[in-house]
Amino acid sequence: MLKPERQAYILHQLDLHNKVLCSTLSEQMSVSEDTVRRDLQELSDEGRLIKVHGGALSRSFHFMSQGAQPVYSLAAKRQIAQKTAALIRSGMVVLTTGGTTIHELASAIPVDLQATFITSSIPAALAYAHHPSIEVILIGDRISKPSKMCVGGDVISRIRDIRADLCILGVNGIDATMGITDSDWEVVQVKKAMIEAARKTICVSIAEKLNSRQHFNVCPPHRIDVLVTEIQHQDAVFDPYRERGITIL
Amino acid sequence: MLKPERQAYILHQLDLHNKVLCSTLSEQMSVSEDTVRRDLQELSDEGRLIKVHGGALSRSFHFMSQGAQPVYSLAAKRQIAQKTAALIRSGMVVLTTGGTTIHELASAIPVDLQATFITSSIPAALAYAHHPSIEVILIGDRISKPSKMCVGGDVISRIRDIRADLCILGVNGIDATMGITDSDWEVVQVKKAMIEAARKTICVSIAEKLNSRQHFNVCPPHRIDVLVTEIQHQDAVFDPYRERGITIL
DNA sequence: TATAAACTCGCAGAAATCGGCATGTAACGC
DNA sequence: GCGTTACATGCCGATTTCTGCGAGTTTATA
Repeated sequence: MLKPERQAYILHQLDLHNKVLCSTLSEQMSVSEDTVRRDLQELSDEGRLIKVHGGALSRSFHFMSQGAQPVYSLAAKRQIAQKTAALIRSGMVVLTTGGTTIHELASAIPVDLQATFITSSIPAALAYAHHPSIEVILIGDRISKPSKMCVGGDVISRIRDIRADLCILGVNGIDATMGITDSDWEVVQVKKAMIEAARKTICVSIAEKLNSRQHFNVCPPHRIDVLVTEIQHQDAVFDPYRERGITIL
Repeated sequence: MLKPERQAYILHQLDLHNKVLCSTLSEQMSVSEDTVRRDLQELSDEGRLIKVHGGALSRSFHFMSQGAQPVYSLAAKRQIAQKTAALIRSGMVVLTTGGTTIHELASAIPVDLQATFITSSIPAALAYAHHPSIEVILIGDRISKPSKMCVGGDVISRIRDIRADLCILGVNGIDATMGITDSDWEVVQVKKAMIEAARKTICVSIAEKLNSRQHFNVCPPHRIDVLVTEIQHQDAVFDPYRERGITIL
């Protein structure tokens, strides 16, 4: 059996069964398992199937399983959460946005810490509410459905009445020239108000989002006090940020 | 069965049933429970499900409601939700509390209905936010952790500024003499304010809660306009309620 | 508080994978 | 024809991954 013939056969089997095993294919086509593996590897590189330990799965099948996508780069976000949690002291009043990184932060807060967390993000509020000792205040208003967050003039004016110690921002885009940017106008308004209302602004982001820009500007780089990512703070990518006075963790 | 295949299967089962057991999965997939546990652990690390003693829960499910237990007497609550949804007209402004019955109500609202729902319960707000066309307003304040609801003076004073068409109350206890009663002082304050702010009060409850009392009084029976339960409205248990001018559905 | 079920941890065998190497085959230019 | 080159294939040893098992511990629940 020739190589293209084999690969066609493999794809055909995958169409039929959604799954193939190295061992079976090797037997059916009378070639060594190494050859089958190489074929699968090639097809996988071309993106025509998903190679897994022991065989391969069809792409369509794999998409089915991805109904609810997993939290993206969860491990990185846990690291960020650890570093960020260390900055929070008992008695502080903390303003925070939402986002999956923030969600991890809620679990990373030491159980004996007593602090007040204020947010307008519903998932974030729920996450903080699991903590035994921290007080959670949700700033309510109209709900922006995609972001599951309260937005509107009422949120803004209430935030303006607050003098918080920290503002912890999950960001969409961050860049040494533009600073923080985001894609949703109403969310931007809330984030701006939060930054204004806090003594110190901490920005949490996975490294992948560094040096990316969205449509709307939230704040210039000099308004950011601390930037927390999952990578080592000595890394050279941070140089332009450091030059603008941002502390890297 | 290959590992990713198993994990896809698990997630699929979770989508279907919101809950899976190690033992069941082990049998269905013909692998040891240890293997199932390892799969669940991995998926849990990726944040794709919530692992619990004996099995796992779907993330979405866990997010909305608090516990592992399937919603108590779900079928009854669905019926109640259907009856209640029929009372809501397009354009109405509706004040609602939280609770699992209310959660079902959110799914029972016709997709083309346009209305404004105002609540201080976080799970309720999230549930309503799934609806495509209704506007959701969450009244924020300090979060009462057990009830996942915002409570406090701020909530009360904001509710007083509202003139709603309906107030839909999920209740803890209801009784023809005392009216509605509840066990949490702060929640009671919010419910009282909601009743005052609405033209009409609808009370939803499973029949099991009829004729039960809690510690604090929310409102006397004559302030209730409609009582919705899962049983036939002709039933004799309702006689004392009808005598006090309550419409039974 | 007692008891069964579920869990954790480490281990070991089996299977799969990886990287390198040797052989075989076909095409190509001289 | 002959040597060269490129590619395909199979094989081998080292390594990794997967899985089930057993012992000891924790958890749920009556």
